[in-house]
Amino acid sequence: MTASASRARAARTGRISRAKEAKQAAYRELVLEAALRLFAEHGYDGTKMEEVAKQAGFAPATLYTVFRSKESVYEAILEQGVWGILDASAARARGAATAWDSVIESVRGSHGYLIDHPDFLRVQLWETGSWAFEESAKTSAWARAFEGMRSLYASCIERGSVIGDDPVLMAQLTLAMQQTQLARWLETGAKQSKEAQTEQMIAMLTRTFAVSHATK
Amino acid sequence: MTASASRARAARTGRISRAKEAKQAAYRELVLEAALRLFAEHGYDGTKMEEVAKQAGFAPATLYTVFRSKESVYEAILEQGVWGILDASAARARGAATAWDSVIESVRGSHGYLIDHPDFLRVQLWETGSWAFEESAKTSAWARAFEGMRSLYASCIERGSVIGDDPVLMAQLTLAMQQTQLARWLETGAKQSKEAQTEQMIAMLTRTFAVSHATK
Amino acid sequence: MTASASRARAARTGRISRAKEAKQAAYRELVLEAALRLFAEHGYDGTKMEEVAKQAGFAPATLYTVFRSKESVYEAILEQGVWGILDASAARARGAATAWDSVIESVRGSHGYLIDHPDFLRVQLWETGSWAFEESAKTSAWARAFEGMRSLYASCIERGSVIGDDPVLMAQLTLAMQQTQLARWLETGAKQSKEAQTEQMIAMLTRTFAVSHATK
Amino acid sequence: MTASASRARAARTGRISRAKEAKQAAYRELVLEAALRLFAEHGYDGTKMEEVAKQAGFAPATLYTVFRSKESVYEAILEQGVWGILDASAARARGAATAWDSVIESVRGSHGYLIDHPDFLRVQLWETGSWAFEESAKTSAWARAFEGMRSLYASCIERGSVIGDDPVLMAQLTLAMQQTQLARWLETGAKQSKEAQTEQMIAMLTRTFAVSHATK
DNA sequence: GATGAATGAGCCTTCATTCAT
DNA sequence: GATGAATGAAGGCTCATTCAT
Repeated sequence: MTASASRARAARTGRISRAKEAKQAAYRELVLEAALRLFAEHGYDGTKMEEVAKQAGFAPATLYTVFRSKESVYEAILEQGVWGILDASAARARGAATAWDSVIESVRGSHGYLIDHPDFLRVQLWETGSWAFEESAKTSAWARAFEGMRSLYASCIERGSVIGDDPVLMAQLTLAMQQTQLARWLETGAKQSKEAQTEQMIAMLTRTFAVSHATK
Repeated sequence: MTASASRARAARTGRISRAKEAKQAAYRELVLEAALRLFAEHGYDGTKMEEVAKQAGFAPATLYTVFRSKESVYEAILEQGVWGILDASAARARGAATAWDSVIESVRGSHGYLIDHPDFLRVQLWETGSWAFEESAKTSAWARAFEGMRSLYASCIERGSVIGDDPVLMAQLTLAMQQTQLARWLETGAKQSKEAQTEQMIAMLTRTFAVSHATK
Repeated sequence: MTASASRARAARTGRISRAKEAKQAAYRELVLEAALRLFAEHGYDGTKMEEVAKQAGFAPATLYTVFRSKESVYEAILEQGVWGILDASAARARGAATAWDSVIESVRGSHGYLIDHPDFLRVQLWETGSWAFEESAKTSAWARAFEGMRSLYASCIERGSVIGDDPVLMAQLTLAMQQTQLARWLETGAKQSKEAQTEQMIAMLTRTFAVSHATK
Repeated sequence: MTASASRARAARTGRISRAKEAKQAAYRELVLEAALRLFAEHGYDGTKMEEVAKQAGFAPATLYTVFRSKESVYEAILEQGVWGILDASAARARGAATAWDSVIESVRGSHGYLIDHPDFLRVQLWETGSWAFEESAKTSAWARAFEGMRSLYASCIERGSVIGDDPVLMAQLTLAMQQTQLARWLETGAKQSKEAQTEQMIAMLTRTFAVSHATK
């Protein structure tokens, strides 16, 4: 085989491979969309793979060419949501002056994300129990979300701007409070405005954790 | 048959009946114990009746002589825990001077109960998702627990002693914060003392909801 | 051991044994009564041994001291009914002048028995299917009932007083027609008198099988 | 997409759909065949779905892709047989001059069908008991078969061409006599010819019910 | 001897997952 | 590569039958 032929084939393979990956990604997206909706509505055990496939527009077997298992679909959904939250948080927190401001802005970001993605919120609500105990694949995605919040709170603790000394707990509480408030928001028909929701959350969080409400 | 013989038999029957009931109760207890452990560890769908039976020391069929179905076992566990919480809360809240004090004391009570029954806490953690959406039989037992908290908060709102205007949300948030803090407590090895745990919770709750921390 | 002691013991044993047998018989009777009612109402598979025991006034285990199995209870019921029919038939047929008259009188007898024992009739109705094929214990009792009828019809055939040449079939048809007519009788509220019922049956049977209706 | 492509796809889809339906129908057929055999031999309760699946050449789950439940398989069998009988009866009865002739021809038709489908006959024999009492789903298919016979006999009664006044009873008797005769026919090895069988049945029926055997 | 509590074997049905096409 | 038909492995629950009392 000549070098040029080899190169050509590599390119072709590369192209094919890239096309393939693009398709796979598109498929994954369709599956995740359907699965998010269904997991939100019926929970993990209440969701059937056949239904996921159908709603995604595939045959079950096709679904299994892009996802290894039911759990891996679920994991991917968690992953996706977590990244969404992290991105939204990071975007807002970028210009924050203090550590506490970073927390506030992060929560603003994540709150906004969850309001915009109520199905993901609902999936989270089914999941709450797994937070602390289960080491299953289902929950591994959460580690990263916590880590961001945790390190932010750790800074706050260092600077003495918050009450409390366990950054992990504070991060978990923050998420729990967010989820609860948003769950209630859904429950009451999602009528309150996104901004009002968010500011109410921030106010509560400030009362709960910030050292002084008057001064930063 | 003489009167005395009749009386003797009645007494015997009474004793037998009481003995039978006692045994049934003991069996229920054994089943609930095993089921609580397993539901705590694996959740509702992840728990197998055969395993519950085995861990309770029975054959599957025996279990079905004291419980009608898997769901009824689960309901009984929820019921038991809810009553435990309500009792503990009521006991502490009895002498409370103000509505807000009642909230505080109720939380002291329920916090204590959950610390003493970590498996029930874990069951609750699996269940969280159902709060907002499902009105299934599984969660019906929760209605009572919420109602107590809710009406307490409603009183607080009337009296202007708390920030916020949705007693349902406040009750939910209180539960969520409790569960989260206790989950973290379990996660870190349950080392902190019961009292320290509880007072930390109370302090946080006060910051989050009470109108003024200096004055009542 | 002396001869007299031996004799005494034998007598005692005999007495005990007879008493025991009497009790056993009484127990059997109670069980059969309950079982007949239940088998009549729910059929074989739909009847639960626990229910039979309860309605008989025993514990399940006691029932199993007088009957080996569910099937043996069922068999006994069939046996009992079959003997009842045979006795009633034989009593009537005793003075019959001709073979055909014997048939008629037999049917009069069995018809009367079935009318007087509608539960046994209903058990038979559940059973019809087993007539021809199953060699299970459940059906063995029927052999005798058929045999009586069969031999009667065989005589009729010999004497040329009936149409047809298969005495077994004629016996089976006779039973089937009886059961059907009586089932309808039950279905319509058992209002028609026993005599009218019986005579209607006899008339039909005569039309169906007898060579000449005018002469014997 | 061009019009021709669209058309082509529609055609293909149509073909595929038809192929799928054909396969489903074929599967149903295989299941019914196996189930008929097993129900005939062991009755409803004595037949295991796993065995039905195995004898049909499927895994249990496959069977449940074509039938909803055990009962629905049974119902389908009854339905199938009842329709077979009705068709066969109707085909023969079409040109009948009188009501009684219609009865005769109907019986000729159903007799022929049952002779050709002895397993269905045996299923019927298990079912007999349900005639009189149960209005369960299992027996609902029978209503149609009875109704045909009943209305035929009602006409005969109106016209005074039969002895008796209860068309329901007459229909039931007719079925019982048919089943009995055919059961005997099976019992004796199914040796007699179909025609002889049928004519013997007709002759008997005529003797049993027709007003005058000489004149119509 | 009578009991009734206890059981194990089994049945119907479901669903995540995988070949044959 | 996509399919969807096919499946095996469970899982909840029942009931005829039997020991321990």
